[in-house]
Amino acid sequence: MNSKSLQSSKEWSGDTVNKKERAEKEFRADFPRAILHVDGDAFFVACEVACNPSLKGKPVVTGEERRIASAMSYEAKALGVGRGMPVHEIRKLFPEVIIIPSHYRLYEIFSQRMYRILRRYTESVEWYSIDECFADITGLDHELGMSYEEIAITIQDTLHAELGISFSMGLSVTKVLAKVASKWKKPNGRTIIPLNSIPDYLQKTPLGKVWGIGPQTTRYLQQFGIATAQDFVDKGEAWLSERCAKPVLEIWHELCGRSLHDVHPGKHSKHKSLSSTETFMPPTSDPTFLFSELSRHVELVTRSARQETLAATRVSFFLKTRDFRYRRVECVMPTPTALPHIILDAIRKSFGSVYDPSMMYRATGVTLFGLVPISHVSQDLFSTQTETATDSSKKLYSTIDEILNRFGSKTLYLCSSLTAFGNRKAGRKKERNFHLPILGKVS
DNA sequence: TCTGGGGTCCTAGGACCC
DNA sequence: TCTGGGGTCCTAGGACCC
Repeated sequence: MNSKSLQSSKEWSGDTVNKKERAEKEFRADFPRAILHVDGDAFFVACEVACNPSLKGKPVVTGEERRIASAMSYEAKALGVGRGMPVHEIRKLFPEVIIIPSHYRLYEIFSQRMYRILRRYTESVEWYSIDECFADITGLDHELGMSYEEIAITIQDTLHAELGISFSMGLSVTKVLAKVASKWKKPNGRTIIPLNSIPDYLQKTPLGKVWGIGPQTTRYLQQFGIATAQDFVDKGEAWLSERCAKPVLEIWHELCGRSLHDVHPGKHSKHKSLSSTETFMPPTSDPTFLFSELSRHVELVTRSARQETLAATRVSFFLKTRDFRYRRVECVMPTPTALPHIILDAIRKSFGSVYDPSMMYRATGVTLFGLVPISHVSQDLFSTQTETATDSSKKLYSTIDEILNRFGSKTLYLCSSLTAFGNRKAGRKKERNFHLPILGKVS
């Protein structure tokens, strides 16, 4: 008999401790912390199906507008459709698959509702992505008079009932283990990993499936015979700290059941950067076209910034060569801005320093960073004029934003974006087909 | 797998300073 | 002549995630 069961039998012999209370106590000892991970099942497609039940049970893929699969239903997955698979390939291999464009605004609405439901149970909900979150429910069992499992079931059922889409749940003692748990059984699964069951799961988890361990680290550690998450744990801290960086070591602690990563509640924190990039075919060295692409990215990304009431203090842009090399330049803005023509002026000045006419380019992109809330942007305090050029630009762009919101993002664009937004020369860019309900197929 | 797009965090190493 | 030592700030790029 080990010391733990000895202690239990002592308790059992006492009159004051009944069986139920003791069971509860032992259960909590297995949950020094109780962290829930909630993960939407084929979320984008599930939202589409919830709005259009005729899609239910069918192989459905979203991402038509990007020409690659962004999400697929389990029926499509079963056929062999994978993430990132080109749409033309799916059409060729699986003609029965229904391919639809993504509707991010719709997914955003479902996401907000999902977070609202979670917050009914605890304020300690961390935004992780549009369809994934963490919740720290430590102690909630006591408060609600339910076991942790009962709480997980209740939340899962509520999400399903109110949103019409299913979620998989993982409950464990750390965030990394909660992620392992939620992936264990999908869709609509629920997996609970208390402290003493960790090895059972880690033995069956390939290291590369652990959150934060990517292909590089997996390949590196495989050399040492590490195949499963349990092999990784068994190597010990000293061995790993000599060979791996801090993030990997933190994962090790989390897999051991020691929680290092807190659940950070509150709203989804503001963006640290915003970017827009796109690859085009075939590669080109045409500076007019390249600048036009950059101009379009600036328009898109500044619009996102304005929607989030953010302004950039720094901007970077890149040209990506045919052989996947980046030429990147950073521009520091004199004052934080979300106005495209100001950023475009800065890019125009640096364009020559990255552009090499002898190179062929395949992609461009623009990133805004050093973002600050727009309300903090100084209002031209030292200006003597009552209305500055910046003020009138702001008015202009708030009007433009209204038009774009009402009539669609392709209604208006800067003249410098014309080549990119408007009449693309044939062959410059793959032509897109639009399926419009009334007009049918439109090129 | 002939490699899409939007993010975050970490780290090595250079620049600069005393 | 083997070129002090240490701190901070910044950037490019790697790795990872959905």
